[in-house]
Amino acid sequence: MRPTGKDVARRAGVSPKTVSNVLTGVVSVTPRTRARVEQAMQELNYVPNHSARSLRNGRSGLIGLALPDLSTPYSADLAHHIVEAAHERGWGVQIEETGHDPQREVELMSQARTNIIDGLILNPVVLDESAVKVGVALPPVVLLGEVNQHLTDRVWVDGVTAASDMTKLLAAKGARRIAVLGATGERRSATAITRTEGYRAGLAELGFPRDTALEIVCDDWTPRGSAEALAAYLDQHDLPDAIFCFTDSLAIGALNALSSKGIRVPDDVMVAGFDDIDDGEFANPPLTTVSFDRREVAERALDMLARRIANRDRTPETVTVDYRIIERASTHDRISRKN
Amino acid sequence: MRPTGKDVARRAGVSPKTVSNVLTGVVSVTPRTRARVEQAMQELNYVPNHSARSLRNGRSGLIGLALPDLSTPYSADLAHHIVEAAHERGWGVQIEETGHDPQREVELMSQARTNIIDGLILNPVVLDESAVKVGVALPPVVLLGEVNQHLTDRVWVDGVTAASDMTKLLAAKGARRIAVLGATGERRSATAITRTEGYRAGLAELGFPRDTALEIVCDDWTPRGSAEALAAYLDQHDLPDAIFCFTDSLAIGALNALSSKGIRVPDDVMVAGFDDIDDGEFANPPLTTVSFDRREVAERALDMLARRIANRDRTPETVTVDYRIIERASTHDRISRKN
DNA sequence: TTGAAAGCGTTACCAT
DNA sequence: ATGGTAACGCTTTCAA
Repeated sequence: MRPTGKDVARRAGVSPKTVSNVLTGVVSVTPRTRARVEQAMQELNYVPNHSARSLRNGRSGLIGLALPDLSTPYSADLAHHIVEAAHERGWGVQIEETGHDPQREVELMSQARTNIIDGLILNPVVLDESAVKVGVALPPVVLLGEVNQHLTDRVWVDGVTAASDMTKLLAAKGARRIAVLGATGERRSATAITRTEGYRAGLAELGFPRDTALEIVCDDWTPRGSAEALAAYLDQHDLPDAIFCFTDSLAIGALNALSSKGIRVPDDVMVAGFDDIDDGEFANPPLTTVSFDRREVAERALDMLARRIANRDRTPETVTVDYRIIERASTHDRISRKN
Repeated sequence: MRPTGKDVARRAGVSPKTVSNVLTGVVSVTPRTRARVEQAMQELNYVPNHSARSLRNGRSGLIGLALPDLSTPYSADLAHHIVEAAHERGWGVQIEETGHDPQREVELMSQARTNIIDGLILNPVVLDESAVKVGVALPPVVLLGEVNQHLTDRVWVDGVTAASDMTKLLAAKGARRIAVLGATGERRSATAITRTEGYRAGLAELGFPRDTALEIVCDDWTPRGSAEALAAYLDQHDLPDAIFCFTDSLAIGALNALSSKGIRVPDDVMVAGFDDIDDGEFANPPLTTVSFDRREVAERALDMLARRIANRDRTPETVTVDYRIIERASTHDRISRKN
């Protein structure tokens, strides 16, 4: 049987409350008493019971992190930073996967699992304003990503402007027929919608015609899904001048499909991504992409969550994290490649 | 204030115990009573308090998953399957990162955080027999991967034989000078040691001389670390006929370094990986690799953990998960590429 | 089948 | 500065 605070108290010749005082450190304790208690803890190899503690003070020290799919390199890197940053703040992280299931998102938001976690960081796929409203009494939540709502705290990168910037960059590199890969079909992905919007805005600024045939639908945001979608597309359509993929994972799949068909990047077509994951930087050719600091996203999200937990009546805030476009070989024009 | 079981009981006109009976379902309850209680729960939007429940029955319904680095695609995919499989069994998963820190591994093993989690799945980097012995009273633990010990349950793939097989495959493809990339320097990685051992055994079987200059050290198992290590190596050494990278992430970095130097794969040098991650399948060229079913690893690990939690005195078991080598373009010889 | 009461291990309040 | 007591919300004896 594991020793309890009572056992420690008995051994140290004090009351259980004193043991608690030593542990929490909020009330002062005589150095002598403290020493005796700490020694008793050592001897008994005492570890406080977490459940009892959270029952008593209503805090578990655990936060939830809900992501669509942990196996995506982008999500994995995000999770890595959140786990790391949370650990530094003394928080544990429980991972939940929503598997692109809107129902699961609403479930997590509304109530489920409450009180095992003190708060939730949610990276939704489709969550819209209506879904947020469902949960009348929300647990402390911070939303991550390009979901369009303002009823909760959130951290995001301005995907509209970023997508517009990327579109204009590709045009500046000489592309006229610029396609996007990852447009949403049945899934209604908030991220896809945002980036498509930015792409269209970019085209409008450039005075380029909008051609919906250049918006390649692909709901499965994996290299496999992307390769299949692009291969099928190219069987029916002309090769565009550039393909702006809505994530690096999509871009990796695109590079694969193009290579299979003997199409050279960037000579025959330029390719760009979004997210700046490691495997994109080291792809062949390395990917031009939209980069942002995932560690900062993690820190800001945890800051907000901590404030929200402390005070649930705060006005919801939105934090916008900076991005920048990193140009790599996948979009080099002929002149710069001559160097 | 959140409603408690007592509130539900009052509203339904029953005792708290009856509410509990409805919830746990272990004692039979009159359909009429059950219906009344369930209605009361609905009306009050009742969610049982997790802390109280775990305090009472000594189970949290949470397991820990400790990995070196969640941002590695391999770890991410593993975590994905474990989270998914655990969810199906009604378990939550708390993620811990050991950051390649042996101290943190021992910490997790020995006692820390006990009783917030019912058990631990640990994918160690360096953990050896001695470290396991430290924890006299271990919590229920299942070890993942090629760590060399037999005092706890574990699930692994036979990396020795797999590495040997890969070495022989590369030889069969015509390679004579076969290098490995990812050999351990200061880190003493158990996985690196195992795979190096298999590589050497393969060479011995082939009657090839062992040349330690072909064992390229790289402790940082990321594409970046790999690209740097290989670039530096090639500045000082001749190009081998084949490079067997100890993970696909290393191989992706290797492809990048080779491409930067204008070295063609597989024409000038063959490259192979280990793990079969998506980004390797869609790399350019696609990677030959050692593949195994991560979902099965997850299921087996959870099976064992459940058994261990139920009975802590069982004899430790080892489960070996099958692997197979998948040949892709990164090792195609000239003849097969002619097809 | 249901109810009453005790207890899981911890911490807060109120004395001393 | 320390101790006693009660309470967090649930489940498990034991009785009815």
